[in-house]
Amino acid sequence: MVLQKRLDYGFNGYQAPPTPRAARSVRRRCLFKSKADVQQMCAFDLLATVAGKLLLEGGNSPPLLDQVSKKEQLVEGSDGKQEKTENILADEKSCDQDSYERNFLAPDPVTENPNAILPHNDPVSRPASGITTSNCPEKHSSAEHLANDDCKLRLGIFTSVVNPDYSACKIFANNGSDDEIRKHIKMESSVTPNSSTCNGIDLCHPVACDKKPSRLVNSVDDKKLLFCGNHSPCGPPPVNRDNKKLVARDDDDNSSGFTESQIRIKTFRPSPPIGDSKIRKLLASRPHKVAPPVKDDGRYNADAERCKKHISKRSFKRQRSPRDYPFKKRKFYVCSSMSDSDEGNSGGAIGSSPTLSRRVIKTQDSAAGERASFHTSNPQVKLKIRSFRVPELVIEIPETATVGSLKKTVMDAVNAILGGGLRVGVLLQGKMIRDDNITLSQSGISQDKKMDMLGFSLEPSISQAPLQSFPDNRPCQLLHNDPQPLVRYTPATGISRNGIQHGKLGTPPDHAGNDFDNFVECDHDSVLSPPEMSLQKPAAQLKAIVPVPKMEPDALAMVPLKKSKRSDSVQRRIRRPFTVSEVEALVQAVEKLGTGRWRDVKLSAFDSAKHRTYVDLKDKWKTLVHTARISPQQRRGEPVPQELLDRVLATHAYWSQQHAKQHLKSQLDTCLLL
DNA sequence: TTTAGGG
DNA sequence: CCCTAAA
Repeated sequence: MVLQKRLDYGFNGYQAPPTPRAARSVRRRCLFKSKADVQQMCAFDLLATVAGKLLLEGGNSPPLLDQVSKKEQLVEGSDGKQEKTENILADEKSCDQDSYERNFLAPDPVTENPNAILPHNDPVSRPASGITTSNCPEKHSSAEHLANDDCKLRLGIFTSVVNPDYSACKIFANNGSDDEIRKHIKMESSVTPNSSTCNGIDLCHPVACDKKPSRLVNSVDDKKLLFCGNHSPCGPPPVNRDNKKLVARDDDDNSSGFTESQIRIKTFRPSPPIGDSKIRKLLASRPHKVAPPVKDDGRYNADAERCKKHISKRSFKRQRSPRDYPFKKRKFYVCSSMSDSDEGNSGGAIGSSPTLSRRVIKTQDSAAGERASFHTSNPQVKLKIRSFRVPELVIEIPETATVGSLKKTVMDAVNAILGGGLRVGVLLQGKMIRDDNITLSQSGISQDKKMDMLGFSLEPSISQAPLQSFPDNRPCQLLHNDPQPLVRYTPATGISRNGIQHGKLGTPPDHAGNDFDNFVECDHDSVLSPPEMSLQKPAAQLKAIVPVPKMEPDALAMVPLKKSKRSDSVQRRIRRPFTVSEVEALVQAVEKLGTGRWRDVKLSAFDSAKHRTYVDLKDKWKTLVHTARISPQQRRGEPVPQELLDRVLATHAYWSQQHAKQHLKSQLDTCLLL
């Protein structure tokens, strides 16, 4: 059977040491109402693990355990809470009701009752991005506090506002025990004394990370919790609503018993079995939000809904084509800072909501003389990165495999990705900003300008020596000391383009797309940024190569499914309507050369028009023919002289006839030969 | 790379 | 215009 699924991985997860317990803890934050949900997410459990320690983020909060307990309670009574959640969602304009119905299976407990779980007002639980709070507390409104609180739950990047240059995050991958590979991801950040006292920092601290969780875990260990390895701003996994009616439970690795049907995600189209003995699983990367936003204004849900909607629309095939994940669309999700109202309508800009946590980081540029410039000519841009998305993965695993092995497999795949090379891309309004030399303001990123969509994306790194190349003094480093054979990694254009395609490619890159465009969800703080705040490109550089454990024929197999086709750089070309004169030239050329010779037409009539490709000409001709056939009232755009349209029809008819004749002739010839 | 088509 | 499958 084939199992396809998208996996989200909160970048913040990097700081989470992935002990199963931690994962569990995380899960508790993401509740799924249906068993199906849980089952689906099962594979992501490990991811959750990776992301683990989410709760740690709240480590400083004394009532953490209590919170957990409360959460559990919430879980049990989740049904009763759903309504509330829905109401909240209903307020979100951009929330697609339908998609909600279909996908919003797992009300976010936090959303449902934020207060019950997170101490919004608890100063101690301030944002991981303590920087934000600590540096300019007075700047934050209560709303921001909430956001900050949320931040602490998910933030994975800690950057000192004061010493941005220091910040660095590292991911340590340790080959764990048999069944579990534990990835210890730590975020290291140099912070100023003040910021170091922030929760986020503490949480990041290795010690904090390693110990608090267990404690936490113990308290909830035997509780049955809805598995949620994939709760993110993008919401629950794309599960079919029909499947949800169970109580999700993911006690442990032993909680197997998943049958094929159970595992299957309806949303995914079961593809022709690869082999009965194998389960093919596709892990998609969806922002894995370890800790749901604390916002109670419903925005979070709105985002989630959008994501869900997006996801739900996908049809999964055995091997999804890039089309399933149009990069263009996806990249919009990366991040969005536009107003809520705008958000919903921007082509799938479900990315983020301003209400979420903020990761404030500084750019190198602004690092120097920042304070001095503040309030003057060099306003700071504040933004946050909500999460990075993990590349899509395809995993094949025998049905007889244990859940534990499945988890391990997924974990391995994730680790492989994390250990791979990634670089960061910056997108503004969905477009990649490739020029690294222009200033933020030049690129349109400014504090006073409402950044509609500022996003970050992770894309295959060009660098083969990722760990060594941190040209930009990138704050994040991903380390993994578990080199594995490269297997079945199917890089897409992005990688291959960079010549970084290593390892055996066992499967076709069906995701020419950009699943690999893990991106960062970020939010731009529309509020004037405090002096200390600035923008920094959160970067995570990984090897471009994704080492995947080599597998025996029948062994677990995982395939990081796709990479970015053209990374994020793929910008849709600007629309350049044909002018009448161009149409004229086109018609003339086609009259002469005929249809089907677009290259010649191009060379003949548009040789100098660099932006007009033969495909464009072909498309234009197609539309011209269509236009000519419809009534003038139905036509749009710059009117094309009827005379030209007539010629188009005549020419089209003529050449169609010619082609038909040619075809007949060839057929005749064939017959004669036979 | 081109062509042909669907999206 | 984009994206692909085919050629």
